[in-house]
Amino acid sequence: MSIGFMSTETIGEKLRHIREEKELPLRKVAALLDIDVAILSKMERGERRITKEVVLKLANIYDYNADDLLVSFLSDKILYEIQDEDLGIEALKVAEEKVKYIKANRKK
Amino acid sequence: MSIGFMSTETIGEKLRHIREEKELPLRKVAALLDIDVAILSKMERGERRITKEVVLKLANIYDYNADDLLVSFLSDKILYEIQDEDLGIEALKVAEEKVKYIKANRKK
DNA sequence: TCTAATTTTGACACATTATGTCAATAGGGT
DNA sequence: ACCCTATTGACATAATGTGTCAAAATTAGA
Repeated sequence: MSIGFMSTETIGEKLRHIREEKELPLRKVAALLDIDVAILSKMERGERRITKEVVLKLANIYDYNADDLLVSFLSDKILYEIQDEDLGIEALKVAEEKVKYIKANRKK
Repeated sequence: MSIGFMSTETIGEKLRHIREEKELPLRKVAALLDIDVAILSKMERGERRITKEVVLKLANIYDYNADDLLVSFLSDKILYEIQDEDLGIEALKVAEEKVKYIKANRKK
């Protein structure tokens, strides 16, 4: 595995990998985001929550596919809700049904 | 639809329907749960968060399938994270992959 | 309608958690 | 040693969640 990242990495790990690929120091990225270096460091290591806004800004800064990052971001949040739950998979499937139902009936 | 509940109802709505079927007043159920009536009322209407513990206790009180309630409870939490997100479905699928990966590698 | 039971609403104090800022510390490379 | 980078922890403050209570609204029954 030289290029590409594991699918099980967190959004934080993913963002760190991308930043390292670009060889950008936290200092510079944090400045572009207008946040403290400490916060960005903690976000990459999962110690602080990442917001959707930061994810989108980083997609711009890194010139990286925004949808890809957003999916990683959202799936992380989902995973957090069902971690260690035996019924996690079942809950995911029910949630998917609900989303589809809502989407199908939204336009009415 | 006379018997059975819609799959898109929230856990709160589901719990209310079950309670109404049993013709139990909030007052009695709240007493069994040892919580304030106001809180239970708000939980059923989605104004206050329901905890896993309350869900399990209610499964006992109502003699209702606990797994069914838990799945409804968890899928609600998942849905909350991806509501209004265009990439919700995609995120759900990625989350499912991650869960399966984690499960498969947990025993090592 | 009147009454009682049930439910809802809102306000409040309190606890818990999240967030931003900063400085000290640690680590790597030259 | 130095410099650059990253991490850690402490702190104050903000935001959010929780329990309690009483008043208001709703419902059901006589």
